[in-house]
Amino acid sequence: MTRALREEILKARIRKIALFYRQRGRMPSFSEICQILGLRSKNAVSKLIKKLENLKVLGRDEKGRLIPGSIAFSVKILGTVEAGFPSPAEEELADTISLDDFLIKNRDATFLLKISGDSMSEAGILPGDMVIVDKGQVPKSGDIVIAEVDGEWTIKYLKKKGESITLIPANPKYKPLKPKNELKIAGIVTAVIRKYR
Amino acid sequence: MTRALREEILKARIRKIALFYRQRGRMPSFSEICQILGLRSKNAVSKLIKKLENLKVLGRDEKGRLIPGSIAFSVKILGTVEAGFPSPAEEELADTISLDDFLIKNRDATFLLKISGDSMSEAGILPGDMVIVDKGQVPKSGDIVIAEVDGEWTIKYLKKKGESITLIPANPKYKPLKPKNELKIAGIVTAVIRKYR
DNA sequence: TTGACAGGTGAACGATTGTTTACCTATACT
DNA sequence: AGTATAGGTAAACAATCGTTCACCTGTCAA
Repeated sequence: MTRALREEILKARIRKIALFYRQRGRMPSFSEICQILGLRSKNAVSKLIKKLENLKVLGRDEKGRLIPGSIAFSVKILGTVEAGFPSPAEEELADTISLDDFLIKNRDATFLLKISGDSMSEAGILPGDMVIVDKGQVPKSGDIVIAEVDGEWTIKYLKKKGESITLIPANPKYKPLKPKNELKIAGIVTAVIRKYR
Repeated sequence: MTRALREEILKARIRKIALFYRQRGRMPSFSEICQILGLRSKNAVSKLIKKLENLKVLGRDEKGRLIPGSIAFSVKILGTVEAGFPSPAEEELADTISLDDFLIKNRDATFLLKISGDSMSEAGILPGDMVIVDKGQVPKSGDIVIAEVDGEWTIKYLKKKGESITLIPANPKYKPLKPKNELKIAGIVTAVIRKYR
């Protein structure tokens, strides 16, 4: 009874700290946490922080300064559609993730590209979709790549067979491309994003 | 000549500060910036920061503390595929965005859901894709929604016609659903994410 | 040639940081 | 009944924070 209540209070506090971090882009100081939570002593915060460290809700620098843990990760991950839709009560803070961290490995070598044209529509990449392109990875056979063939940039499946390389569109309306002169691969497509609203 | 050089140095510094922020989840202190950039005086940093504030690269709290500006946004946005692939030289810091901010409006009412089943495959939503669901918005006709019809959770197009509501799958293999008893709409699908690697 | 200025050094400043110690008060558990 | 223990107050602490002042040094334009 009281057990559950205490947990609820703790969660509410984590939410408030997380809100601060999301709004300001930085962790609050100890005295700021005092204000936020309505506490009067920084020692109370100190004890709270130790608990949250163990929970990996937040962490510390090498310099001992507060850094966000699971707080920074924002989107709750739930189950699959057919598996049944979880109720709000089942939601837990642990199963959250940042889309940035989820989709992007190497930030400096990654960018977004908007797709026009339907050459990959059979693969679920529609005109208007955004693709995340990583130019820091070595393309393998079967990857979807952004490539320049004979002076034109396209998005296609890459197929390697020994030394020969073929670019295959997912839409049968178009023909596979065998580059004659030059083939530059700008990067491989690591994810697709489509926004509805 | 020197002009371009100075700009290059400035950009390199911004990159270093941004790197710190991304790695640690917080802005560096003035003395830490000294270390990072190889400066000896905090005053040099102070002047630098003022410049970066004007450039909106970073900003300040109400309490005067550093907060990230365009630094936090991480993914470069480039043009469309057919429009030609921009060269690295054209990349600019201004045209970057955070995927989180791009895809999520209301964090607390948003979550991720993994799709199993091919009922929406014709709409480019394949099995294994993740959808971003917002349960805080009012569904309109034409939206893709996560709904519970007669005890089962599904993802379908929503079609309103006067009072009657129909749920239409994108795959013609399945039939449109007219809910008999109850219809609960968990939320509308605001985006689709597919990860390849 | 001169002056203005951008960029940097070095040191001092009060304010704020997180830590620590001592003490208080309920609740939970033998 | 007695006693840990979790959670909080209050105050003192050195360390670090960001600001500011005086001063130095090249570069560019008049």
